[in-house]
Amino acid sequence: MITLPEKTVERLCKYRRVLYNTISAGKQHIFSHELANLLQITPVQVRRDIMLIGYSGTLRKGYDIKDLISLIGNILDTPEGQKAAIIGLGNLGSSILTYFNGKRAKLSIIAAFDIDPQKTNRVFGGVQCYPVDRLEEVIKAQGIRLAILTVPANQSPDIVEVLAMSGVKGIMNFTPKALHVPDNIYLEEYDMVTSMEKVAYFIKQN
Amino acid sequence: MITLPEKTVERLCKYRRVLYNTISAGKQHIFSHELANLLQITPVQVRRDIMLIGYSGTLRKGYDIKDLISLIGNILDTPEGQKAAIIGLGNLGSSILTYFNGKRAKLSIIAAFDIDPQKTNRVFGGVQCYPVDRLEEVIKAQGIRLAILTVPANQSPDIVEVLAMSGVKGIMNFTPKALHVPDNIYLEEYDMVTSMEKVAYFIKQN
DNA sequence: TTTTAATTGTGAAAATGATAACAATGTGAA
DNA sequence: TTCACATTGTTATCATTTTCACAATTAAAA
Repeated sequence: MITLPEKTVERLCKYRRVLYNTISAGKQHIFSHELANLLQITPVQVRRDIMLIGYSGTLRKGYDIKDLISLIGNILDTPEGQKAAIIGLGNLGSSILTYFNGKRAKLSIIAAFDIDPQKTNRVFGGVQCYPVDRLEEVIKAQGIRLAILTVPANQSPDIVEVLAMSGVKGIMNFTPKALHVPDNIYLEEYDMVTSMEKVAYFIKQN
Repeated sequence: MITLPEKTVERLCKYRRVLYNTISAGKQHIFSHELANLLQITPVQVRRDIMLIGYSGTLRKGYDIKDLISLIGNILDTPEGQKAAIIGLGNLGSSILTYFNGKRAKLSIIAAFDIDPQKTNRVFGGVQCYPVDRLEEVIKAQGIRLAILTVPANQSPDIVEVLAMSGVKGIMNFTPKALHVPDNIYLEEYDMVTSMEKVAYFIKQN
């Protein structure tokens, strides 16, 4: 399968989410403009994304919701599910942990790490917290490939190195420090402060 | 002043952040390639952004850090500072509140809202928590123009309507539901679950 | 049955964003 | 002083993403 554009992947996640709601509401088919309305985007964009994943709707009936959900699942999910670890169980880290787990069937946080001995070797939100010096061991043993970074900024570079060695292939970086990762690791910078400042700028502009 | 590209604005925020660190370390000038290294981007991009904000460096000396910081400040900040409210003081909401406040001088959360009577009329992280039915009143009175949405998804549409009426001009949406906002409101969708799924997809691909 | 109209699928154009390439310039070395 | 070269500023190019425009099709109405 060819790699889809990043923006299309983001929208596929959102399509799936609203399609679940739609099917619970008893619908079986949906038009591109309906799906577009639910997400505040254009119908063309919906059709183009669906074209890119190689699905076809029925003219005048729209897209079969079940088919679409299952196709998006094939694209986004792995059959066994993907395992993630969260590194840093401070205020932000622990609320992300509880907020996230259970939201997606095929993607879950199964290990946590912290340096604070008060936190390690305990269970938070159903997830075991290990000391950071066991990162490599645990990640390898559990086959974790996705890491969520919520440590204080100054600690992140060292941790990235260990993560890379441990076989992690994707990082969500919640720390405000831009990370340097090897080419084979996919990095998503998720910096709230920057996003807030951006919003503030566009408020100022209007 | 012309409106800058969205991506440039994001980078300006990041430039400023690392420039503060650099100046604390005693440097007075910085080259485009140095700034680029700190953010893991290319020197051309740095030069182009700086060109777009109308600043000029000195050949063979680089950019004056203080000037650059202050120019970026002129662009991003308002002199009085911008005021934000957070709506929904659950797990995620409260950790965002404590995480964010103090990070930026000219941008702060000055009011919180919740429906839970256990939380309202108390102070969290230095910020007063009001009942949601006082949204419009408080936002108008305090001149708040930026809202951070961390309520359960089903409640968000109603709240957006009130926010729009109250004069809010920008929304950071942490809820997983795509919002419908009027044209004159800038919306930043900040959905962690979607971002995680995107990372998972690119892990699967490689 | 024929017509109408709604909807899909997609090539082409436009907009946005990133990179390449290089002329201009002035600093420091010789 | 002159020369070499590091660095900026910017134009042109390339890549990605979104939108436009419209042919093709077929379900439902007449």
